Amino acid sequence: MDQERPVKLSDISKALNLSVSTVSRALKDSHEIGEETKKIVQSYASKVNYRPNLIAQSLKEMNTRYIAIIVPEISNSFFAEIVNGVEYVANNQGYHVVIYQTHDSTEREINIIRDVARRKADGLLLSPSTNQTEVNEVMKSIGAKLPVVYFDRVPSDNYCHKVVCDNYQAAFDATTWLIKQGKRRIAHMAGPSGISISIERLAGYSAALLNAGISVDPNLIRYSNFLAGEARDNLRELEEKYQPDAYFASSDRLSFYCYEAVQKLPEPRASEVKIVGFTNAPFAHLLRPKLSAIVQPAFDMGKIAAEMLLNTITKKNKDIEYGFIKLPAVLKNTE
Amino acid sequence: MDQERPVKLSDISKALNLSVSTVSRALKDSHEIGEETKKIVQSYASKVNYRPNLIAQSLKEMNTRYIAIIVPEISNSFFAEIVNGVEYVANNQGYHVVIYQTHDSTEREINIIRDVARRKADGLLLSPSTNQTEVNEVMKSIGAKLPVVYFDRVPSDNYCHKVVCDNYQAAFDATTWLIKQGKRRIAHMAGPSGISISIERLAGYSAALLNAGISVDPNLIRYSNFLAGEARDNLRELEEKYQPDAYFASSDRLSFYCYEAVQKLPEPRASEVKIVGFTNAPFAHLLRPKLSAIVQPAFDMGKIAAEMLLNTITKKNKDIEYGFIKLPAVLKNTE
DNA sequence: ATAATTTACGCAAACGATTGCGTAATGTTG
DNA sequence: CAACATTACGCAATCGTTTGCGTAAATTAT
Repeated sequence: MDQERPVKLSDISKALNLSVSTVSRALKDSHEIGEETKKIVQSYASKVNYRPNLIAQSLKEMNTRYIAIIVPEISNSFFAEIVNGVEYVANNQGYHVVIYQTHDSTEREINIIRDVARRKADGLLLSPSTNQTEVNEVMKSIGAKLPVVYFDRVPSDNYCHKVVCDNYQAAFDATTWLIKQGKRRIAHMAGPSGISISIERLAGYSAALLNAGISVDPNLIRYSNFLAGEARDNLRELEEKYQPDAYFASSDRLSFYCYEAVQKLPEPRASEVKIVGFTNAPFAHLLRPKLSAIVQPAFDMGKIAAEMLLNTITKKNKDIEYGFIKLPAVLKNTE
Repeated sequence: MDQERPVKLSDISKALNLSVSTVSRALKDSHEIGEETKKIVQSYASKVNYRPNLIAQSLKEMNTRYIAIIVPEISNSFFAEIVNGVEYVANNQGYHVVIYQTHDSTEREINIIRDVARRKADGLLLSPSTNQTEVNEVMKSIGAKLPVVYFDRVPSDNYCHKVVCDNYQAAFDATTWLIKQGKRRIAHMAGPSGISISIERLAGYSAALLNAGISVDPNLIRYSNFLAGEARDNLRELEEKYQPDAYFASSDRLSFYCYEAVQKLPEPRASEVKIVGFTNAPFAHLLRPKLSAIVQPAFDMGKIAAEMLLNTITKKNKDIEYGFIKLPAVLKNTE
C-alpha cells in the first residue's frame, strides 16, 4: 500500500519553490536563511516525514557516525557485556553501534572486517578470532584509515590501542586458590594456542604452580578450539588417563564443558573435583556444586575501549598516542 | 603512518590514462572492455588494494545488500540463536547482517528503527520491545519502503510477515506437565502484559488449568518487565502470601529469577517446587535440581524469518503475500 | 545620495561509483 | 570498395546531500 518512495530535498524544494540548497540550510537552522522561510520549510518537511538519506550524507561528509564491534559470539555474556559498555559510551556521543559476530571463523572475520571498512564505519572494536599476523595483513589490505581498538584478544605489538583484563594475574589467583583448596593435579583447559589470552593465562597458571612447588605437567594442559568436540575429547582423555583433581578453564565455553563433564563423573569424584573458570555468565552462581568464576570487568572494558576509539576518531589529526589498558578480574563463587 | 586515503576509481584512471567508466567496467569484467585493458586494470587495482566505496555504490544502486535485525538482548540465547539462523540464510544469499539490541527500551528501539531506515538497510527483522501501536506509528513515520518481518513478538494484524513459535501450545504442554507432576498451585511469571507472547502463553497456561479442572487464580499470575527488581518483588510476594508449588516462567530471565528464588528457599520446599520455563540457554540442563525448559526452535525461526525477508526484498514488485509461520516448541529436562 | 555592508537566497561542484549513449577505429559482408 | 556491424573506449548524467561562492535586494553607514 505505502509504496511511497522516501521524500528528498528536491521534492521539498519543488513543492515550496525554493532551491535545494535553501531547503538543506533551512532544515539545519542556518543563519543564512530567513526565519520565515525556515518555518515554512521545517513545517513542510515534518508534514511529509522527510528523513535525510544517511547514505548520501555519509558520502558527502566522509563519515558515517557509527562504529562497528566484532566479537566471536554475541551469546557469550562476556562479549555481550562489553557490547553494552560500548553502546553506553557511543550512544552518549551520538554514535550508533553495529554488532557483528565471527563464530570464531577466520573467513567470516576477514569478510566482516573488509565489509566494515568498505562501508566506512568510523571505527572498529575488534577481538580477533584469527591469528594476529593474518589480522595484520587484512588490516593493511583494506586500504583505508580505519581506527581500531583491540580488546580481550590483542596483538602483541605496541603500535595499536588495546584493552584487556589482567589475564596473568587472574589465572595466577585462580590457580593459587585451587592449590589452597588442597588440589595438586590441576588441569588447564586452554583456548587456542597462539592468541594473547591463552598465552597469558597459561603463564599465570604455570607461575602459580611453580610458586607452590608443583611442577607443570604438560599432559594436564589441553588446548581446545571453540567447537564442542575438541574440548570434550580433551576432557575424556584427561579423565581416563590422568584424573585431575581440579580444572582451570580458560573461557566461558570451556568452563561449562568442564562442569558438564565433571557432573557426569561417578561420586564421590563428581563433588570433589573443583572447577574454576573464566565466565561472565549471570547464572553461573546457580550451579551446584559450585563453579568458581573468574569474572572480568566486561562492561568497563567496553566503555574504555569505546572511549579510546572515539578519541582517536575525533582527534584524528593529532599525533597518535597508543593506549594499553589492563583491568583486574575478580574471583567469585569461592564460598 | 598509514595515512593513505583509500584509492578510488579516478586514481586508477589517472594512473592508467583511462576514463573512470572504463576502469569501472573493466573491474566488473564487462564485455565492452578489451581483454588487454581488463588485465591491466585488474592487476593494477589489486596492486594498490582498490576497494569500492560501498557508500557510493549504495547511493547509486539504491540498495545496501545488508539486512538489520533488532533484538531485545543479544546475550539471550534464544535471540542469539535466531541471529545465527538469520546469518546462515542471509550470508548464503550475499547479504550481511547487522545486529542491534534495544534492552527493551522503547526509546532505543524507535531510535534504532529510524536509523536502520535512514541508512537504507534492505530489510529489517524485528522483535518489538515496544507496544504494537507505537511500533506501527514509527513504521509509518519512517517514510520509506522498508520490508519488515516480525518474529517472536509480533503484531496481531494480518498485514505483515511474522514468524513465531506455538506459544499457546507450548504453555499448555508445560502447564499440563506440571499438573501431571501433581502440582496444583502453579504460579505464572508472565512477561509484560500486552505483547503477543505474554498473551498467548497466558492463554495456554489458563487453558491447561481449566482443562484439568483447576481454577485460574489471578493472584498466581504476575507480570514483570525486564528489570530484575520487578520480578524479584513478584517472587517474594508470591512466596510470602501464596506459596505456589510450581512456577511456569515465560522467558529466559524469568526462568532464572524463579530458579534463583526457589533455590534460596528452605528445604524441603527448595527441592519440591518445580519450575518450567521458556529458555534456550545451552547450560540450563546443568542445573540441579532441574529447570525444565521449553525450548524454541530459534535457529529455524531465524532461518525462516530471513528467507521471508529476502523473498520480499528480491521480488519487490510482485504483489505481497503475507506469511505467518508458527513452529512447535519442545519441553525438555523433564527427566 | 552614494558607497559599503548585510540579508537571503540560488548555482553548481563535490562525495565515488554506475551506466546509457555517442563515437572513432576496426572488422565483416555482399 | 561501399555499407554496415562490432569492438573498445570516453562523456556526462545520476544517486541525495552539503557547501563555497555569487548576487540581487534590502539595510546601514558615510
